[in-house]
Amino acid sequence: MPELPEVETTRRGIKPYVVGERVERLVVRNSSLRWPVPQELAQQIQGSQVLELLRRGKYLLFGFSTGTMIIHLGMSGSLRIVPTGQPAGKHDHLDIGFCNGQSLRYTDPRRFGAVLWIAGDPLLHPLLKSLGPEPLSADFDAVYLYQKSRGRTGPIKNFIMNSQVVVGVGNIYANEALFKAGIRPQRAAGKVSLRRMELLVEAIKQVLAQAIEMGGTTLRDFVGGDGKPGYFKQSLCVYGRAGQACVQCASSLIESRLGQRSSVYCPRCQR
DNA sequence: ATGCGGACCTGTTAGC
DNA sequence: TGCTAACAGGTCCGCA
Repeated sequence: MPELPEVETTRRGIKPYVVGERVERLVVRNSSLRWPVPQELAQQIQGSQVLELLRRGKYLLFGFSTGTMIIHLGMSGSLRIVPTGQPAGKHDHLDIGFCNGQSLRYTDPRRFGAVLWIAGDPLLHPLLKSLGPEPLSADFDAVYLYQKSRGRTGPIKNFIMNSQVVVGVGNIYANEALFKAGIRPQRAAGKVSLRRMELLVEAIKQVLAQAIEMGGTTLRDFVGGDGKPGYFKQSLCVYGRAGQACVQCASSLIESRLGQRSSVYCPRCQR
């Protein structure tokens, strides 16, 4: 589920139920996520109030007065508000129970996600400190991307999916943005012109912003209960459409693999 | 420094 | 219908 728009949608969805609430009890049913859930997390957050809920890349930052709980949803993670005491399913690995009788429940079948704790500035955490700019911020522009890419021989798709270059561009939106920009995924990053980087930056911003907007429409469902998103499906131009007709020129879309991820592109519109 | 492949783990789907 | 293999929204790590 979680690309950046999903994470942002999650943040907006749970924020009203979380910020200002005091943690009564942390329940960890399965600590073995990507990294073990820190032993000290319970004592750090129990009795404390969530002061803010921020996002950096795909990391959610729960600010307490003594530090920050960092949550990453990995490939299959999700967060929901449930009544405290609601029976836990197989993959409901942890609950943060608030004094108001509601709990924030972390679910993650594949357990690629993470729940971490850092005292002090979360942006100094090893996982966060060398992240690239936020894609929707003014820091992320064509000149930056162009300069950063000079000398890079790897595919442009891998380049924009590299979180040290820019955060939050996952496989789906990398494919979509490259299509909108008319750039072939396997083209060497260092060989993309400034002019085309402008198109690419605009495409990334547009595609992410639009997805967040559409995610917003599912907010109510999401917090309310089952929350299976499907919002982006209808507006995808290339992802998941290999062999089908290009929406612009009707050529048959081609699928290839870069790294171990599937890439879909139009052989005519993307060069 | 950069780039690549492997690893983590489970559920769903495609194919025989 | 049932079994097996391939694949899935992420990203860290070790090695060349």
